[in-house]
Amino acid sequence: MKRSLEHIEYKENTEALARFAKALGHPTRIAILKHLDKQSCCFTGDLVDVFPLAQSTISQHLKELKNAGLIQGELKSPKIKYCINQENWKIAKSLFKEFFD
Amino acid sequence: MKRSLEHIEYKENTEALARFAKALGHPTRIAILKHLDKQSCCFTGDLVDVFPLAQSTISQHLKELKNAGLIQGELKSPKIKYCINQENWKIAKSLFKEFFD
DNA sequence: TATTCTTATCGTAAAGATACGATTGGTTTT
DNA sequence: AAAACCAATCGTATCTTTACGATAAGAATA
Repeated sequence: MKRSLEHIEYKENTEALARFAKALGHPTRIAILKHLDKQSCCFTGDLVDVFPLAQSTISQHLKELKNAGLIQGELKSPKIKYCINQENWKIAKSLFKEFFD
Repeated sequence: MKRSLEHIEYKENTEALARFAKALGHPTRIAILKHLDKQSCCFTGDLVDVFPLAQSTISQHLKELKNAGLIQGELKSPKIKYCINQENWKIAKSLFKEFFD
């Protein structure tokens, strides 16, 4: 991608909202979050059983959701328990709500 | 991208929501929609003046928003007037609302 | 008819996203 | 200590996205 030399300045909420939206921009990640919301929490292995995708692919999607702040992982040896990050979830929720009026 | 041979089946709303989210997944497109919402409608040229991006780049973002169904264009010769697609906007709004509870 | 105005599209380049298998790293169990 | 288990990361291939300038297409104006 040929980038503009100058960094475009958006209003603060604009970039935050776009970041959340981008993380939600893949059906697998939406499905993971729905699953997480229903189960409250779950392990990576559970998702590998649910989706016809390689373990590494699931892991990659989880990483993106984590980077966006929408989920968080907690070591429950030998597994990792993933849950919704409630704090950021609220922020995302309010940003979308505000955006759509 | 090496694709799975099989097409993954998601629930209907999952794909629809991901499609909307993907369209919102860029700060410029969020900013365009905010501008469109405030102004009610606008022309391509207005946006070119507002953002430090090439005309062709703006046009490409508008195309994506149009493909996602979030906006619609109307020929007002010699310009094109873009507005929010209220019908689909409502659908997107309700999908996000339902998703976040 | 020629010119101008406005926007879409084409061609292209660089970066990012998505998928996989294989490997690694850290725990737990044997 | 060895084996087994779970998940992250690495390396790789391919497709998509984002950006630009240049060109084309359409209608209005001179």
